[in-house]
Amino acid sequence: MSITSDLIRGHTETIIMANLYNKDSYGYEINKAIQEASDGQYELKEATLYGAFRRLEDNGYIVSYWGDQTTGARRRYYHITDQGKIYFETSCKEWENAKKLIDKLIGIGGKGNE
Amino acid sequence: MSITSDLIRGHTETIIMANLYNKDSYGYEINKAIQEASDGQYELKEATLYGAFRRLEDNGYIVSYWGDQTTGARRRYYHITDQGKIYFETSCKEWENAKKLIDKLIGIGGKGNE
DNA sequence: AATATATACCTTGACAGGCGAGGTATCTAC
DNA sequence: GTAGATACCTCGCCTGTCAAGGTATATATT
Repeated sequence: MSITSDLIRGHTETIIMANLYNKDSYGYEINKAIQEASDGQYELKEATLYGAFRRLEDNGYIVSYWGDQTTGARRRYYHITDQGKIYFETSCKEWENAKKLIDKLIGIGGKGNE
Repeated sequence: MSITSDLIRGHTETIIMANLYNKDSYGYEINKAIQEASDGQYELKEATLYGAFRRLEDNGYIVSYWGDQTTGARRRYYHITDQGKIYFETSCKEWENAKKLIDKLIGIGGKGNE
């Protein structure tokens, strides 16, 4: 875990939504996917993850249902709504914008541009 | 103000440090510089700004002194320390790393890469 | 039979950063 | 005399994160 969560804060929901865009998934699986994609650099803490699900569902961006596992632990699956897709796409644009802005603001007086 | 502060959270200190890297400055001036650089998209709230100064000074990354204005409102100037320069440079590297990671995580299942 | 590990979910309480709202003081322009 | 710009500061709330705790099922080990 080498990324401080303050740098990811604000992207948690977007990252989750990315995992739900093309297929339904569940908490444990999403978190594993994030860990793998980041080569172990980052993982969501469970309390953070489930808190985010709660917010996303309250806002109508996802809906949930119980999987019909006949064996193993039960899974709560999440499905992205149309509103959720729009929210994700908007978030992506905001990220592109924020990225440029932060780059610029950090470059303001940075090393070697006196 | 079109950038939500959650996307900037975690970068506040780095942005301030960028403004202090090459010259001493003071709160009001730094905030104006940020507003201009972002074309009005972003500004630090005063409570946020002064809170960050406090943390940075407590951690030894900056030192402060009163300017000797003979006219106008008094200014508290901040000066970056050697430790502060290292902190800034480290933060920049972390940002480069986080940027790549977030790009990857948001791209996981995003639109059109089934 | 007991223990450990992996899967899978959930909640509570504390903490830290950001911010709204309030305050003080100086100077300029109308 | 009062409005606006400059310039600083603080209190208390809100929100997202996290450590720590809990529940339950299945498999592998001892």
